[in-house]
Amino acid sequence: MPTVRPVLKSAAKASAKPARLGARPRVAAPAQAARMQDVARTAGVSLVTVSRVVNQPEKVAPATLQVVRDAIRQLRFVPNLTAGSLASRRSRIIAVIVPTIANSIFADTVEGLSQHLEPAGYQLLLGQSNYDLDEEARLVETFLGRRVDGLVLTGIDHVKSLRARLHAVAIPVIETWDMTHRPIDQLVGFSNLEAGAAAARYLIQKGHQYLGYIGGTEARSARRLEGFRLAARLAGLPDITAVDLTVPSVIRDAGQALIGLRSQQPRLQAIFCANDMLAAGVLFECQRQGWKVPEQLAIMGFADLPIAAATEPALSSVQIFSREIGARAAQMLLDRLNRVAVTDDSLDLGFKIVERGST
Amino acid sequence: MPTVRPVLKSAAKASAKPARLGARPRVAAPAQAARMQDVARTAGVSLVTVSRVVNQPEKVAPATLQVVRDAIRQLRFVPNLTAGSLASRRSRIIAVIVPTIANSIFADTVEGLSQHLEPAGYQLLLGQSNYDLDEEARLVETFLGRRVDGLVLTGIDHVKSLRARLHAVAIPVIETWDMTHRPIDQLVGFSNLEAGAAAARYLIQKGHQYLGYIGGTEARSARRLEGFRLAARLAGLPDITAVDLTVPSVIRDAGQALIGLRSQQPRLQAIFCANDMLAAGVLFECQRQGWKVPEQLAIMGFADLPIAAATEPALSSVQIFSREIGARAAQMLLDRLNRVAVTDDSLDLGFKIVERGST
DNA sequence: TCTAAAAATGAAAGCGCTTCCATCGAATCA
DNA sequence: TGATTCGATGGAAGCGCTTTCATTTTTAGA
Repeated sequence: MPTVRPVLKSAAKASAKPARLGARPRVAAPAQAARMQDVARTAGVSLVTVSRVVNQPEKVAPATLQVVRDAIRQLRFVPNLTAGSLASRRSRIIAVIVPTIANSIFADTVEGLSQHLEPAGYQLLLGQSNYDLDEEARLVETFLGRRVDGLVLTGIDHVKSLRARLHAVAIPVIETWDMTHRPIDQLVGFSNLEAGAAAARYLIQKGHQYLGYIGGTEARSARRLEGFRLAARLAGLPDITAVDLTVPSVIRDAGQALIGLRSQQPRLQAIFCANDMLAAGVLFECQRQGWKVPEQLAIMGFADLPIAAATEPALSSVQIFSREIGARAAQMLLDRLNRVAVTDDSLDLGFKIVERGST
Repeated sequence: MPTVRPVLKSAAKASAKPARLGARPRVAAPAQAARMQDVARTAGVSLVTVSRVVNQPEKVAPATLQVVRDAIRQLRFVPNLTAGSLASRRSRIIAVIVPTIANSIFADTVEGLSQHLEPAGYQLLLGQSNYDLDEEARLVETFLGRRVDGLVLTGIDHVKSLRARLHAVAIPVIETWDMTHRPIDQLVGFSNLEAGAAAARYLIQKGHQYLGYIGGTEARSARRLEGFRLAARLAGLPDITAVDLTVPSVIRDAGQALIGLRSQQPRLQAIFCANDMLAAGVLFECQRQGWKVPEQLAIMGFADLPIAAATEPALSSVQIFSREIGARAAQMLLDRLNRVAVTDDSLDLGFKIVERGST
């Protein structure tokens, strides 16, 4: 039995069913939305022509275009993108998975993505893994069920099966925020290992010997520590004293960590923090303790967040390009989706040591 | 002509078409994903039964369940949610529009939303309005095209037509981050006006008479200033000196603003900032200028971000419940979508004055 | 003016699911 | 024991679009 459908927006359906319990009549009668077929009838053309007006207007005669657009306006027609996705097998949705959105460094990347994807007609489906690789894998499955056109991941560490899984579905995948010689597909980021090493070399060149590190246990932070440690070892310095904070770490944790670090290594001269918030926390603790920065303790942050330039003394930091990562990832995706020839699998945006008063 | 479709995942299609220019063969052959029909055939049941196994397993006999689930695993079947959405007219997608995601206060709300929506099987489509109401309206249209099941908006100020538009489509809409007696649909937030007034009353009670304000021009910030000003006037104090920063404001702007404020009103005793980042910026500027806080200048922030408790002296602030806003908005949406009886249109989560060393 | 090519339009067949309704055998009831 | 109900399953009809491919109308070419 074909569905009896009123010519358009009739109240027939709405009145046929009594209001269901719990569903408050808080809104106007749910008038049926106009479909392409309705527009076609009103404009006196076929459904296909309406579809063309929406998607490839250049293929429609100017006069027809006018008539159809009037009908669209008159009926307040909004194309059903779900139906379009099903028919075309392109969802125009990009999924992005970040450890957490409540951390401005990843938020900047998401903002960069969004700002470049939206104008191109793509929407962002957002997932949070809470720094959990299994959760990440679960999110990927869900997003694949939505048949997303592309996927942006944070980091290069994933559950083992993910690589094969993503190769099988053959959608563009961009990993971000780190470097590897063997990306799943494409990559845009910087080397956390090198960044950590550069921070160490900078502090060593400043004359410091007893170095400390405060950071989270998550993979990228750990890789920075690895680089930091490596460079110190190469320079023949005593081993790094490090404190691991559980993610997500907040600024308050840094004060405690500093105290712990000093008790482990009383000769501590300089501290490298996994991000500027932690560095600021260390700075504030020094102010409380009356330790002079940088004379008694040099502090170096990471990410070059706005706060780094604002404190007194301002925080030296390793500048990275969080928003740019998102912007370039978006561009890579669009290139792939538009079948533009791909030149590079990996894009290293690098980092920059920013020297300020705290070192 | 019916589409010739290989029984399953055959390479027939993949090999039929030559690789298209620009589409690098960077991934394995795009094997066709298994459909419900494929699973049904493998399991020896009908398509409907597979659908039931996926969506309402309790309606399927245990033995059948087992067979079908084996087939699903064997074929690596991932249900196409786009097709499901079209057929069921429920997308299981919730759209959220924030001014910007690169601002931890909204990011917390998004995180709260995500954490409650994901376990319930809903995904988050994220949009950024850049503090622009027209952009917001445009995003709403796009999201309606996706037939989202619900919508979360930031703020209570929208383009004029939005209210009617949303009533017409009859989906649950939650406005957040402010209060009004006339929400579009439902509301969860706090009164920015009251929060501003409370901050003023607190500072006045502390004995300050010459009050200043530093904040953005956006609606909610403006409403806090309005309340701040109102309470000062009621107390018979001299008018508030205010500096409007353009959004998005960063911490560095605060230092400049402070200097400007002091030159306008040399007797300035206390400053209320639109958020804790700005307050921290003011504090750092005071440190640079050698002004004692709170003796020479009291500083009050807003939002009670982690940084407020960390600085030296720590920043007094107005605590709000950003993540909770997201969590409650999610709960409201789920209640509506599950047709649970709705008790309240508006939820006022309030705020709390947090007294610390800076005042 | 006639023909070939190009532009504009339409008919039909799905995309991969869910929903409604019908069917059938087994369990329940009087 | 026959009538009734219930649980389990399947058939068929869409959901609202896009994509071929065929047809008609224009335009260009000679």
